[in-house]
Amino acid sequence: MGTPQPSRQPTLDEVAALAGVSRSAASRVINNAPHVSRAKREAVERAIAELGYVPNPTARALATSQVGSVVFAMPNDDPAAFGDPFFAQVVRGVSAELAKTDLELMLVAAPSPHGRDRLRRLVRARRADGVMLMALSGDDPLAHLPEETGIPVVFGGRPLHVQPRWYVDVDNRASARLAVEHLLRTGHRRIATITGPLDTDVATARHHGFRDAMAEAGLPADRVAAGDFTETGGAAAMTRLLDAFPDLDAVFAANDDMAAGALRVLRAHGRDVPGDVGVIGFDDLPAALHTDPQLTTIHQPIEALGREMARMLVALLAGERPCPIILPARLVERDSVRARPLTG
Amino acid sequence: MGTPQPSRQPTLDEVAALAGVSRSAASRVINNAPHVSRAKREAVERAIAELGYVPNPTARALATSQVGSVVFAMPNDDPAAFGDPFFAQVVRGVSAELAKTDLELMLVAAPSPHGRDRLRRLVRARRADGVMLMALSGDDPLAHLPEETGIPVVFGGRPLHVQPRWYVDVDNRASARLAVEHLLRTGHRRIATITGPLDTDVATARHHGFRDAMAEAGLPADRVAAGDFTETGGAAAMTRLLDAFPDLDAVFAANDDMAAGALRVLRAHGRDVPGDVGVIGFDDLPAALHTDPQLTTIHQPIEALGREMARMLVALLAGERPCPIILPARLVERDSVRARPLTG
DNA sequence: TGACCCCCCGGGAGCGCTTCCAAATTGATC
DNA sequence: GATCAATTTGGAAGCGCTCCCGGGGGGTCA
Repeated sequence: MGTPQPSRQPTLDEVAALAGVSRSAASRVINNAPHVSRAKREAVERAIAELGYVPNPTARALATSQVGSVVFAMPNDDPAAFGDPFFAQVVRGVSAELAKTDLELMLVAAPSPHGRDRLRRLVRARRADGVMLMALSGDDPLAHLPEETGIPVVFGGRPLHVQPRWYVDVDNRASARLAVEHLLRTGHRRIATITGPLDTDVATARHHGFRDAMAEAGLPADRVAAGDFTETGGAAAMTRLLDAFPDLDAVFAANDDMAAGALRVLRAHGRDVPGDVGVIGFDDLPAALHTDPQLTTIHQPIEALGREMARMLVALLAGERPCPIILPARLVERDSVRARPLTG
Repeated sequence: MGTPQPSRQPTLDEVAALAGVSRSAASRVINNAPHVSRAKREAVERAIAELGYVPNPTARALATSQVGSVVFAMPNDDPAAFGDPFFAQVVRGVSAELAKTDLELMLVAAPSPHGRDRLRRLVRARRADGVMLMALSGDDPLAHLPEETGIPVVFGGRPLHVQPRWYVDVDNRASARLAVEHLLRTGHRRIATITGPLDTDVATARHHGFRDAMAEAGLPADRVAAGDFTETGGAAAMTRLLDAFPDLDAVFAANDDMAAGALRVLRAHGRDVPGDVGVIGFDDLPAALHTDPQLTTIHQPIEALGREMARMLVALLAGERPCPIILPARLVERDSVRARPLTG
């Protein structure tokens, strides 16, 4: 509260003067550093309260060369990236974790080359102390941001060909395997998969998981169609699968959107889900509840992903050297897979 | 390009030294201020290129007391605010406009009291030069941010009881009227409305538009149920309407989500849309294409809203005194309204 | 009582930039 | 060729903070 400060905020000097101490002492109180007597500390605190003093972050940044904010970059090709519920959840986690610190969060969308330049400029000018970067596809040049700029960068997911020093990821391979194993366990044998774009790590990892499970079961893993993580792409891929492998009895889609597309096409072709064909997705976004039937899928800890990214970055800024984190995912059984009698 | 700067960025002094001019001159070149000879200007530019110099925004901020970034705040109660396609579009517009300047955009979610405090602290500490604030409901204390802090604030939509100095809004009243007039023109007479929460300006304005049109047509405007802008709320309201006014032949829902809810309930009650009942929504979000039948609705220029907010804030920061802006919306005819024969 | 240490304290030098101001230069004019 | 205005120039004072450092002041131990 205090009286409203019409234009000029009080400065540390004014606080010091009012408290009758040196500026250094006042500074120590604010940063609660040691070596200040109880009496002076209290005097300063009183002065701060009376003046309604708020430290000027800019001045502090100049003196410490730490700006006190971090950026979360969304290099999504999808122009609607901001509306993407996946990102929304990640950001929520990031935000929650950062709220515990006094770091400010800057969200920047860097979908276009132009946006990427903007991000790069931002980082070069050190307008942020650190960066969180989401899953880059293929040979995105942004993957080299850490070396280029020397700024701490935490990746969410891994770029395809670069092994970043610091990242948080979901165990896509093992989780995909989990999904396929569920299909196997429930008696499916002629299992197909709809992959994501294979120039991303997520998609290839999930595809590997599919192959792992099939190999272990001694089954062929050649019923494959590539999608692009969209509903439409999933539908198209499903159409091709149905065409090439009319006998399939289950499909593992590398994400929920594609699974939804597959569901649509299966119904259009008169295949009952889960009666004739079992379908399993990946992500467990809210949309998975709105398909008909409700989608059995792999639940990713998306918010936790964001939280861990933020936590890792904070650790990094504090000079620690955290380890990469691989988050587990789990199966969520709903209605698109049902146990079926074993047939040849 | 240039050689990679391992840790320390070059400073203005170094540029000046290399160019053989004073720091003041170098500064003038950078801010392309007048009073620099052609020769020196070029020398400085060469030095900048050679050193790969990037001005330090923090230092500049301290000297000018302008930090060079603005914040867009989303005081949405919906915890999934970030995923909201409406906000996504606004942000896209803001972002596009700001890309023309060298202002940085900070997105802050301020749904909780805690988040609001964070925003307030941010502003008090002058970590931003200006604020864009979206539609506040009821008596949100954030509505007084401008007076409290003296910082330039542009509103998107208007708070209910406060007339802000600077805002961009859609002409909700006139547009709602447009919607209802369309219903009238197509031969509907027993028209009901599902309003939004009436502690918001949007909702009351759209309700007024409904009443305007009905009054003009000499029809009663008493078929009213309040919703909350959600699909579920819309469905509940529709149920109540059907109960109280079984003879209704059309409904104007104050947004698309509620219209979707209404559609669902109407179908469940065996009413054909548009055959028995015409339904019209408001917003024209992407979801309006995914209802069955596709929704006739009012298209809001959402991205333009964001663009204009940003443009206005930029003008404000440049010391201009822009006028509030009211954006027009337009009717989009799809399949949920059909011309019907006039009956008593 | 003197030597030594540990705290507390304030002075002051930055951090990298903008900007005022007075001095120096230029050029045009009589 | 001298005078005056217009332009260009660099010195220096900040912006508000952090943090190093050296100077006391009080305690402890021989």
